[in-house]
Amino acid sequence: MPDSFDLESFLPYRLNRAAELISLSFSREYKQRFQMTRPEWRALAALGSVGRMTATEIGTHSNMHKTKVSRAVAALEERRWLKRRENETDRRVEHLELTAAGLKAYREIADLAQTYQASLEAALGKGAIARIEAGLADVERALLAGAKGRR
Amino acid sequence: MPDSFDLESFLPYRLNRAAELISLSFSREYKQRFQMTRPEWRALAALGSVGRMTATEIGTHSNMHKTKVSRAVAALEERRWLKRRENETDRRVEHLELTAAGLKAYREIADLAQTYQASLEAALGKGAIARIEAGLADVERALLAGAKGRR
DNA sequence: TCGAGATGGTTACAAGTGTAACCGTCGATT
DNA sequence: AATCGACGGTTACACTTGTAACCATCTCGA
Repeated sequence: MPDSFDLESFLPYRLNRAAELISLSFSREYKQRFQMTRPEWRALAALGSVGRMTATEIGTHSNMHKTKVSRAVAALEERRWLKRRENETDRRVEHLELTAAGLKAYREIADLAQTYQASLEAALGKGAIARIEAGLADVERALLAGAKGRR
Repeated sequence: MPDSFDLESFLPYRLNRAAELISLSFSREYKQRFQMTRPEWRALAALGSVGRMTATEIGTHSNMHKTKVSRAVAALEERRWLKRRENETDRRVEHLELTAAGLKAYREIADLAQTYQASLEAALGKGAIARIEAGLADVERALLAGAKGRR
């Protein structure tokens, strides 16, 4: 049964495997320490680095489904790491921003993330990560370009 | 608020985003056409390319959790795309193999996958995918090496 | 000014997932 | 042969997720 197809060199599979592995590896670093889910961490990261944002903006920025954002924001609010501020001119919109406690948490985890990435860089050699990210950007560009016609 | 941390260049995030995007893009190709979930497709791919395997082997080969494998196998069996054969010497083990129908389905989807990858190669230029996969392999190697100590 | 449709955001529901506990079998030790 | 731990595989449970429906508000054109 000679089959030239090999899962091992199929890009969607390879990307997923690597992503799962690295996700697991990094989430171990903060899941227990901060009791936070990945969507929450992403929302926190977006708010921490960009500043005040709306839920929709968080969604596009960190590319999460709006229900995920909604739940992550609710969780962060519950923890008093962010507060909502209403928009004067459009009452559908809510501006979100981190509280002092939220900002503090953000800084700690961002630190963790930088250390993590630095250790990866040390292991892989300088520039390797940049090359990978460039490759990923190419893939994303190709996918999004191809999707236009299909929508 | 000067923060040098940027989610956009954080590898776990970048990998996940790319993986989600490509997964979505390819799964559209078969989810509707074959009514199959990703774990089922992975198990099918493993069985189709390797031949007879046990559930545990499928798990390591396509690196899926054993409950995922168990459910995927049950689904494929339900659809009569695979059958179980008992091991003479060890009755815990079940050898799994595709039926004629299963093999046929496998060939069709493998075909789809190859076409998909070819179109990516066409869009990105020859060799780009190989470079990315090499980079991913480096990352995985680094992660697994680092994990040894931590286990 | 009054709709019709678009948009920001939330939520009910169904499906997929991992953890942990479980069953049956095997192998080694006694 | 009896026992104990390891192993292959399944399942109950809780939790996460996306889909679709929903509410409230806004916008634009008749």
